[in-house]
Amino acid sequence: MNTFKSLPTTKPASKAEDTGLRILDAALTQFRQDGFDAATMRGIAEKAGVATGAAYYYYPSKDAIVMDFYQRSCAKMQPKIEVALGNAPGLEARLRELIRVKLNYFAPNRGVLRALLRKGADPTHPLSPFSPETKAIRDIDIAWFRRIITGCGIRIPRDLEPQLPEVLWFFQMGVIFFWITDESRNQSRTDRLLELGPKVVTTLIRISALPLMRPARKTALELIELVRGE
Amino acid sequence: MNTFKSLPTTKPASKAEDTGLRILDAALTQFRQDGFDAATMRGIAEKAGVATGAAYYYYPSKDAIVMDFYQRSCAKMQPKIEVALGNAPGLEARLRELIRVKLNYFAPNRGVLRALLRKGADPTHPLSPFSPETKAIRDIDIAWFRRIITGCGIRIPRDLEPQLPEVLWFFQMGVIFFWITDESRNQSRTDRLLELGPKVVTTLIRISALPLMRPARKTALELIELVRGE
DNA sequence: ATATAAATCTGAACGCGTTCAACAATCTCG
DNA sequence: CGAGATTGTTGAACGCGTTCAGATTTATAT
Repeated sequence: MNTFKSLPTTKPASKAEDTGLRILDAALTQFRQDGFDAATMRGIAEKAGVATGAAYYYYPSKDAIVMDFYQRSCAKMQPKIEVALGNAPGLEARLRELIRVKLNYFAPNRGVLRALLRKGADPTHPLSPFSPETKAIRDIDIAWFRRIITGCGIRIPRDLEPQLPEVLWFFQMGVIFFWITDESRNQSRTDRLLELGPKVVTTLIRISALPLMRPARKTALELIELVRGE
Repeated sequence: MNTFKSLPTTKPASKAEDTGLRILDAALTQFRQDGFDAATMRGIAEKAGVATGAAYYYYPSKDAIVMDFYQRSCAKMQPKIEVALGNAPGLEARLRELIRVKLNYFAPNRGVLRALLRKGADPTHPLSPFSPETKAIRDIDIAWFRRIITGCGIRIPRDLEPQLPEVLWFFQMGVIFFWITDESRNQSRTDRLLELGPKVVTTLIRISALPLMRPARKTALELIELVRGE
């Protein structure tokens, strides 16, 4: 039928690969349109032009589609983060820009991300940002925060330094959480949070470095280590 | 059949009321035994000796059963909290005891609570501790924290005082969250968290009251007000 | 006691995510 | 080329939470 069938436009994608992408694409379209819950696997499969069961050959579950989206997103975000950090001086600005890049990137799929973080409460759930399944992504994320604090203008206490990247990652998670549930016009409240949050975090780090604060910092560190795991 | 049918043992519970309680009881038993997800409405109804649909005459959904359990628990916990607070001197101890009462009370139903807080990520969800549906319970909870800070040994900054109860409530939520996902033996990590957490919180409040900290506190307060909602 | 209304209960049915035996297409290698 | 293995695809079926039209029991009023 198609005389151009052997003309590779971008990639000589195999038929199977193509089917998988069509399913992913159909799913994301449906998620955006109807929301995660209202979208059905039958509908997604139909839109992708396959039988219901076929979707399960490519994705073990409906959740797994969201997971795949999340992984691909993180990969594609790396260069954007690189750029954003280059233009930002100091810890506060870097923190803000790092998070802003993510929110901007996810913006068209806020609903999809909501579905993902809905399960986030349960670290047992594979989709949770705390689950073993998401560890690879989490580690990449945390590495960015480690990079942010090295060579920023602020003196980081020695004992705090190893814990700080994960703490900042946790803060970032909080902001994302706030964002996906922010129903204010244009998510203006999130804008404000991006102003205030990094400022407060930076100030807290500064305060924690004060000699007077040493005992309090030690106790807080114990708490952080406890929550992080043994 | 039953010659004692008009002999009220505890309460002259109407037949309907009795059926409702039987369903609740059957459900909680199943939840504890198989977990929330594995327990089925059909199984619960059967165990309660009614048809599947009957459960839906008393509870609009499976989640609603957990909600009812949560509400009843909170009501029954009030006197226990009263007692616990009476024996605890100072903010730190009171904070610790208040939370400990709740964990102790919920201990046999940790799995049920897990099911409840699993949905907590989504403030849209009725079962979320942040949802409008749970506001009544939340307000009662927060009132306890308001009581805790009045007349405790610590000077609370004027501007912080109105926000503090909700902040402490949030801290409590964090501890509960930690607890339901704590898989250490006898939840020993939670024990440690109960040691450290209230100590850190109390220290932070003390620090925030320092004259030097006024500007930082003001910024942090802005953040708190933003997150609390407008 | 009887008729009418209200409360309580039933079980089949619906749509969902998911599974699976069977089938078709494609690839592998003699 | 062609037989066997591998990969991809189908659609019916399962168990789930939930719904609902109707049956049954209980309360109320005459």
